[in-house]
Amino acid sequence: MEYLKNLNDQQLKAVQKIEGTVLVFAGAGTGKTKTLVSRVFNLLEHGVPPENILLMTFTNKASNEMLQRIEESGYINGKLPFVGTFHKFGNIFLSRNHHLLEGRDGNFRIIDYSEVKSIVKWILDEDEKYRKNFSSDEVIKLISKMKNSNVQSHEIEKIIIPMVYDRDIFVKLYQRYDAEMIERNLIDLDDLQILTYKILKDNKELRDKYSNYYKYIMIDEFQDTNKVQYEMLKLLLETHSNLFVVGDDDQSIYGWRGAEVTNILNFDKDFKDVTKIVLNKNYRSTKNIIEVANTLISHNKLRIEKNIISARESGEDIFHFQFDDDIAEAKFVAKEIEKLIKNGEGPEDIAILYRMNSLSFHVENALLERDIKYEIKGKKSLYMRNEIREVINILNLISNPFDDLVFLSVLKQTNGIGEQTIAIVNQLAKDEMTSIYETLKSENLSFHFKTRARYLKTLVEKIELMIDLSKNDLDKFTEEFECQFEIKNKIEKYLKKEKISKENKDKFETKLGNINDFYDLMHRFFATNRGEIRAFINMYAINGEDEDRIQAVNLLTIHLSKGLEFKHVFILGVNQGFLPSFASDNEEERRLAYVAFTRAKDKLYLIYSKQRTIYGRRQDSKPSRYLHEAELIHSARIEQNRHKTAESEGEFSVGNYVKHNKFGNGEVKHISKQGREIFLDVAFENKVRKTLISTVLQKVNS
DNA sequence: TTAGCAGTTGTTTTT
DNA sequence: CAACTGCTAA
Ligand SMILES: Nc1ncnc2c1ncn2[C@@H]1O[C@H](COP(=O)(O)OP(=O)(O)OP(=O)(O)O)[C@@H](O)[C@H]1O
Repeated sequence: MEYLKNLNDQQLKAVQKIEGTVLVFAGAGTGKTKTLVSRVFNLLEHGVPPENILLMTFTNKASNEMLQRIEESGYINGKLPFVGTFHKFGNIFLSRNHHLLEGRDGNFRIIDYSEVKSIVKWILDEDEKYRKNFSSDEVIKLISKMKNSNVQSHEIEKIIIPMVYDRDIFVKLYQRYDAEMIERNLIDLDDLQILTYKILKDNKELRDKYSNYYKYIMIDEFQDTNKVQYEMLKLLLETHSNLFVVGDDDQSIYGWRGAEVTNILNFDKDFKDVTKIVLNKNYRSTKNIIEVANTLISHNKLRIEKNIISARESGEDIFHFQFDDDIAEAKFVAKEIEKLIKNGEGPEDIAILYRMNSLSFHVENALLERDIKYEIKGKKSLYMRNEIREVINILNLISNPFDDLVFLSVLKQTNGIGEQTIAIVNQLAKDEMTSIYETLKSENLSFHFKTRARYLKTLVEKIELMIDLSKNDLDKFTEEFECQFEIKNKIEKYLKKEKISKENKDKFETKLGNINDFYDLMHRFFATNRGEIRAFINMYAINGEDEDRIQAVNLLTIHLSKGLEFKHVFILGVNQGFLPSFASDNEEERRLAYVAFTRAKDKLYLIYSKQRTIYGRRQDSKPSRYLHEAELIHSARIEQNRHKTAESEGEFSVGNYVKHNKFGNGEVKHISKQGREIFLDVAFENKVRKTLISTVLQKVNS
């Protein structure tokens, strides 16, 4: 059998074990994914019906790739296995079964981050108390954390949040949020998992049906599964217990969104009769790359030691260099890539990795300058930009004027309508127990709104005009859309004004360009597909733009690079504060660097600089501690602390009392300086300890 | 009642 | 840099 030929003994052993529980535990590039796919082939070869196989991947991209390989294997003639993310599984499951939840019926709509945010903001505005204690981002983060840890809003005793926050108020917010989601029949990304779990848990018959159907369950990147996924998995295993998972604790990089590495570390104890297979031969990278990666990751304490050995030649040395600033960095990278391509390398074999999306900026310019094609993976796509959201909000409203959430967003962005008017509209609709659209149509507007009635009336008329047009003449739709709502026109008018700064001019010109691009897409879509508006929105909202098979240099974050491999890998911003990030200098950051290093097959470039821009300001920046730890640079005294510490700095000294408007009073324990900013390590009276920038703190006398 | 300006603040990663 | 807050003229 072809698929068994290129496997080593250990891989073969894993592939050929058909029944029971298997854990493939192995470091980067040792062939875990390859083993997983081969095992699917082996199951099919042994006559397992494809539809009885459930294969969970971490990203949609990974699942598409695997599915393609399975389809091309020749074992498939009818049904396919389920290959996808837990989210996709949840989406399909809920489409069939969400009516089993109390208060849910009909078709739900999945909302993205920006809509979650506007719901949370509406809720926060309901009560002064809410607004004083939480920002919308905090609430979103905490609710997401709860949902990923499998804590629902009615399980009050299980809701545990950091001490800084008022727990009682948070419980109320979480419950309000859930109520709102049910009321509007909306589902957020976390709901796709937790609600699936809840339904399976509460409905024995359904659970039996599913767990009987999926005879073989497999999971890739098991180190990054969270609590809900783990519990859901156990429910699905009730009938057959044929489980095959692969993972690497050293590559667990999603702890911040609830992934629990203990799922893989305690796997042998938590499941019975586990066959554990360890792979340690790396087929991907040269010896030099693996040596550096191994040296770095050995600094982590919370890990299981693996000794990975490269099956390849020593290869080229690791390139590392400190440039003057991020622009010099970018220029070098672009020049080097141009050289590689001239020497016959494919641009798609080259990747530029970074910790933060904002780091791609200068490299993009440098690549553009040299006319090198590149592709940014997962960048805030066109449709997430504010000016495009405005267009999409209106499109959404035209496609369904009864959706109040969308209506409120459109009201908010409409000239002439503001806070007061929106509050009244919202209240009126609530009183009438009907949608905003119907309220605005049936009520005597001039009675309630005086001068603002006119604005509301024209908005409704415009929407209705466009609804009509969308049914009759999609060819003219885009043109008429701009005529009615003047999204472009507003910006053009602004640009014609006398006194605008250069920055603003640039900013608004990009906005204009974005809108033009989007109108183009819209027009082309409506010209070719005589489809509905909804189809257009879904295409961009859910799938994003097609980003496949272009011959271009890859630009992506380290998080997105997990599971991928490239011949040449450039890592940008290998500086203290960037990798590791300012916000967290922990073992997960080191794992992130390990993942980045081990993506490279042939050559690894570590790029760092003396100065970097952040929030539009230039700052001095030191080389990353990981360069020392990987023994790439050696200095007489390795600086253990990431900041220079001092007894006093500016107006602050160690022992001072300071006040923060959220955390309260506390004592300064350490002072450090980075660039021009002063950071204070403060022990607050409520037992929270934090390092904060001095500008948010006030000195108090004690 | 709203738009627009000026001033402040926070540091990240995503299905 | 971008998101948010508070103030003021119209
Ligand atoms: N037995 C083998 N012989 C030759 N090449 C192999 C073998 N096993 C795997 N490879 C190759 O090694 C590379 C890495 O394999 P794979 O992506 O499956 O590793 P992985 O363990 O999933 O890596 P990671 O954890 O970094 O995602 C691939 O290019 C694969 O084709």
